[in-house]
Amino acid sequence: MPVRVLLVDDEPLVRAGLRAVLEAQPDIEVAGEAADGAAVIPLVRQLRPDVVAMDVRMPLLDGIEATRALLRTVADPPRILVVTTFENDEYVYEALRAGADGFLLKRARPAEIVHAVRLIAEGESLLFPASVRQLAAAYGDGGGNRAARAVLERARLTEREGEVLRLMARGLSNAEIATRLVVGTETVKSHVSAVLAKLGARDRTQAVIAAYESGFVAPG
Amino acid sequence: MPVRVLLVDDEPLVRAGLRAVLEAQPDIEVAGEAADGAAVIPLVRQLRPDVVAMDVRMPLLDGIEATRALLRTVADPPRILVVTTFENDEYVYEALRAGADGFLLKRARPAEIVHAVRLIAEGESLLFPASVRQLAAAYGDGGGNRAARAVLERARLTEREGEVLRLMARGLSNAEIATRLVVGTETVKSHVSAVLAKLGARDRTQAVIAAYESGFVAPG
DNA sequence: ACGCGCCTCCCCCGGCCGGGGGAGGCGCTC
DNA sequence: GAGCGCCTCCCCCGGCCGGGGGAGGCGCGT
Repeated sequence: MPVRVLLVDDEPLVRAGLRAVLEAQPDIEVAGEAADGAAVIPLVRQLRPDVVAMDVRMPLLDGIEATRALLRTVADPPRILVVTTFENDEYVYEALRAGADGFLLKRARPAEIVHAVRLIAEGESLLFPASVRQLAAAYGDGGGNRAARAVLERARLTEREGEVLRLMARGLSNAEIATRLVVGTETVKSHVSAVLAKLGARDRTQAVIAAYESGFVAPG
Repeated sequence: MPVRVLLVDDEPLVRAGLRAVLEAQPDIEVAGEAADGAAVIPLVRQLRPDVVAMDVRMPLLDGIEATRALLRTVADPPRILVVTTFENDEYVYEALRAGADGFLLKRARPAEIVHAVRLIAEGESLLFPASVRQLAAAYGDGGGNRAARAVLERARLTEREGEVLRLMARGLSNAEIATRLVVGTETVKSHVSAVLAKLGARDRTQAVIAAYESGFVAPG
């Protein structure tokens, strides 16, 4: 049985592009389309798609609100893949916090888009797609600080949050980080929470994975 | 103030080697030596070293028991760096579980040894030293399965445990792993515990770090 | 037939974690 | 001086996590 996808985007061009890319796959099927968030819920009830590919910025009801509404009101809701134009879109993080399962850049290559839909359908989270690493690689002057700084800026991490993430990626607990930075554990918790939110990570393990995958920290 | 180190090894040659390497550093000082685990506790009380570099296999009282005894009986105990000959030494994992802060191979390069002592003294854990990655690199036929398998064998992870570690490294929770593998969460917890023990990791975050650092999983 | 390793599942429990919500101080800019 | 971002700290709380200890089944090799 194929993966059934509902496309939600206010631009017909984008919908057509996604449809063309996805329907070229034998195991993926476009179940329907919607032009704004308000139309999503009834359509989901009617079509029962496996995955909703949803734009963030839309009229009437944006992707964040639509995600929240979906998860709140629909029983056994579909998986939600958030689609965005800008990799720096703060709305994306909000959407992920609202319960979306992954995000995808519109300028991603077709193979990446297909891959993303399959992964999401399988129940994977897709918080750190290839595009993030590409950003780091674009600064690839032998690795080093520039890539890390770029990722840091990309996620809008503050300096302190970057420090905390680095220590998380060394395996330290909140208490140990607090000792190291000579602050209270509550302070560390605040920073950790901010890092999790900005990276779209659910817990510190996912944050550390993001740190490695983005090149913010490197093995070796 | 320099880092003060107590050397514990039954072989005088090893002690001499460690002493030579460490005393070449201006910020490291060898506070004393012991030839077996039984002599450690009184010496620690007397000398109050910052770090104990302790062999695992020793007569009278081995490194594991000596570590346990130290942490149980001495107030404000020193940090413990376990020294071993074989990277496959199961005793090492026992020592780490007993509370040691890191391990080091005797055949490590001097710079690595010095580095290890400094890190331990700073309060870092050192569970996955460079030697582990070197093992992976030794199989460096473009990365891939052989290195991962080598690390897996090195840590004596079973196939199932390797699977679980891979899923942990993708950010899945125990419940999610259970769903994926179609087993109960208790089963997953058992595997996770085994992985943590074998890697000498304290929590899943450290296990994931180990997975990246060893090349068991790779970014990208 | 027995031991052994592995996979599976169970109970109890303490603790760290992460969410929510709030608040004060500091330096900067407008 | 008012706003704003950042860092700092606080409380409450539910939940996942990890430790300890145990147990049964299965295949394998001796």
